[in-house]
Amino acid sequence: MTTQPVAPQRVMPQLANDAWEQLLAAYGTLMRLYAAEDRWDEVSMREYDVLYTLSKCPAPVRLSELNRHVLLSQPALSRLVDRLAERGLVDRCTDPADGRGVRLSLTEAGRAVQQRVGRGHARTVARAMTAGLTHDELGQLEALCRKLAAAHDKDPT
Amino acid sequence: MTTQPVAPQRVMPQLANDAWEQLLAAYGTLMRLYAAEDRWDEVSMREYDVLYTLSKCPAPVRLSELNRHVLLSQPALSRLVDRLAERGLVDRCTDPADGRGVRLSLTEAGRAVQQRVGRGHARTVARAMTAGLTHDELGQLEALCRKLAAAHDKDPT
DNA sequence: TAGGGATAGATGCAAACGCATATAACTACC
DNA sequence: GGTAGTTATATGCGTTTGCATCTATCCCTA
Repeated sequence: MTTQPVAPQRVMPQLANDAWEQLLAAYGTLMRLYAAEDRWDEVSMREYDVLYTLSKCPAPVRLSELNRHVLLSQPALSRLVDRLAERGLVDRCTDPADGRGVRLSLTEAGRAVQQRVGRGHARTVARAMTAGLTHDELGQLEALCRKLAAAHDKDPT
Repeated sequence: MTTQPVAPQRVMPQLANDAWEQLLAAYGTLMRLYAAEDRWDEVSMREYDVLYTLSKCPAPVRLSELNRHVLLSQPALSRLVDRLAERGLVDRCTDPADGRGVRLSLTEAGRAVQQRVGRGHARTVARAMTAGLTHDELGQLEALCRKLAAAHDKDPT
């Protein structure tokens, strides 16, 4: 008996690595595309990321909480917020309930910048994503990514 | 007549932005997870990325070609390759066919490091991806990401 | 085959990063 | 209620990054 000729089915580990590789490739391709847009004079893409994250927070947030959503080391984020505060885009006040922590929120100017930049950027993102995927596919991609992240963001609430 | 109460169907632009946001979130979550692994003493994650990319190239590649796959500016990649060459992990020789360009390839030591680190990293990736998604879902994710990237990596071959 | 423009990669420099650690404030236990 | 340990953020410092620009080589045309 010879070995059975099996269908070309990848084993899980290989498939998982391939999926990650494609995720990474898509991320890289899109980031380059976004970076190439002539939109980051006022704020860099990372700064915008912070402004955007803050814009979604109904109440002031802690640095550590912000850090959960921004892919930067704690010191790097601390200083990035510094710069944004110096430029009057972010308000940073010490938490009255906990003297160690800070409460971060957008200033009026910060919100204005976020919205102005955000409008254009959102259009670019929409164009880029819809150029490659149909409506249904976008929904699937969103669901898959959400599920993937959720498996690790186990906040024990 | 009042406005029709429609099903809660997101319009394409919003859906596209949501999909991108989740892609970004998944990327961030996984990158953190990988970075947290105790594996990057010999080579940093970015250095590994370069070694891995080179390991997939059957023949020596140009810096500019490598740069297509590594999310770094050209000068940053040039210097990163510098460091890897100085450490004896990458071979860099001027292209005999084009005196401006360089031909990059892994040294024996470089290939060894890539394989050693890669084995462990691949296991981590596999665990992370399969923790959140089933076999079929991994296949879908891969296909969607590939299609998304392909829509922009239009190499006019 | 000489000159003008294009292309590949390297380098100067200031800005931003990560790691380690310092500082300040909270918490818990005795 | 004072001291030990923990947590939230800030700071010192060496490394790495991106932008602008430089150099060297190639290509194309006259």
